[in-house]
Amino acid sequence: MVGRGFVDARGDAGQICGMSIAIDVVGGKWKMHLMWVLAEGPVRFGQIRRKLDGVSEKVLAENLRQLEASGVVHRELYAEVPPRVEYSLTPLGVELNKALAPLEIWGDQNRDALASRPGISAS
Amino acid sequence: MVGRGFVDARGDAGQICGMSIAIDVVGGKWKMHLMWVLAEGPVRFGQIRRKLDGVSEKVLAENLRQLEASGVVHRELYAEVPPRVEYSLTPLGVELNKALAPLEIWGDQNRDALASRPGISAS
DNA sequence: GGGGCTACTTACCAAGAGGTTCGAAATATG
DNA sequence: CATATTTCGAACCTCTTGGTAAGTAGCCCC
Repeated sequence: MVGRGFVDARGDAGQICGMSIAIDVVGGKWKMHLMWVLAEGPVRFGQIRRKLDGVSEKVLAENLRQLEASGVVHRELYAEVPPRVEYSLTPLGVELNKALAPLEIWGDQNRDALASRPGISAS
Repeated sequence: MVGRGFVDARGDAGQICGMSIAIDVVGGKWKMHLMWVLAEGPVRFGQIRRKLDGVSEKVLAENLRQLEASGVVHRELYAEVPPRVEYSLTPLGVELNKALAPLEIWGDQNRDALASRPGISAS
């Protein structure tokens, strides 16, 4: 997990930065994108996998479980055959998504300025 | 870097998610905190290191260079002995920080709800 | 009976992010 | 002369993250 180990990062007030917590939740390669896909409503595992071209099933399942454990994603298992699982955002997840939006907008607006920079995949 | 490899993550519109770009810039263990520290004004290397208790000098220098390469941080070297280097935010960096704020607030507001969750360091 | 469907799980592997240690470079101080 | 200061660069190691490939579990269809 990306945000792990931020334990000692404190601001001037002496309390742990809220950012650390956010990164603990959505840090990693796919979690933010996952939140974005989930925002559209209940989605099935296979649907997500097709939307996020490039994720391996292992990592997708892992990340979904972690988001569920963090309380931002709800997992609903239907005991059918073949099995069906639907993922959706919890109220907390919806709030998180709202907080994520400005970052999305910033990246979008400065896409051109950043595209030429090294290490940025804005092709 | 955390956000690397988001190349194939596209939304319904078919364009690359602005989030990918943002993560390319501030992904990683320390970059977001770095931005937070830099927000207070020009800071010297040693000052940052003392604020972010736990960073190794190598990683701090690395991250600062990467933020500089991304255009969100300005690095001013004074040719003195011993050398003095001051870091500050560029206008782009200031904008990024604004976009980062809601995430910080979200983490802060839901600190208690998230503290009990596994893998979250909100002690 | 073989193959497909879904949503995983397990084992293994590679890449890279981060940490540790050492040293450079020039000057001031004891 | 030895030491301290400050900001790193280089070498080396470790641990985590993510990717690959295979297998699992029932039921359906041909």
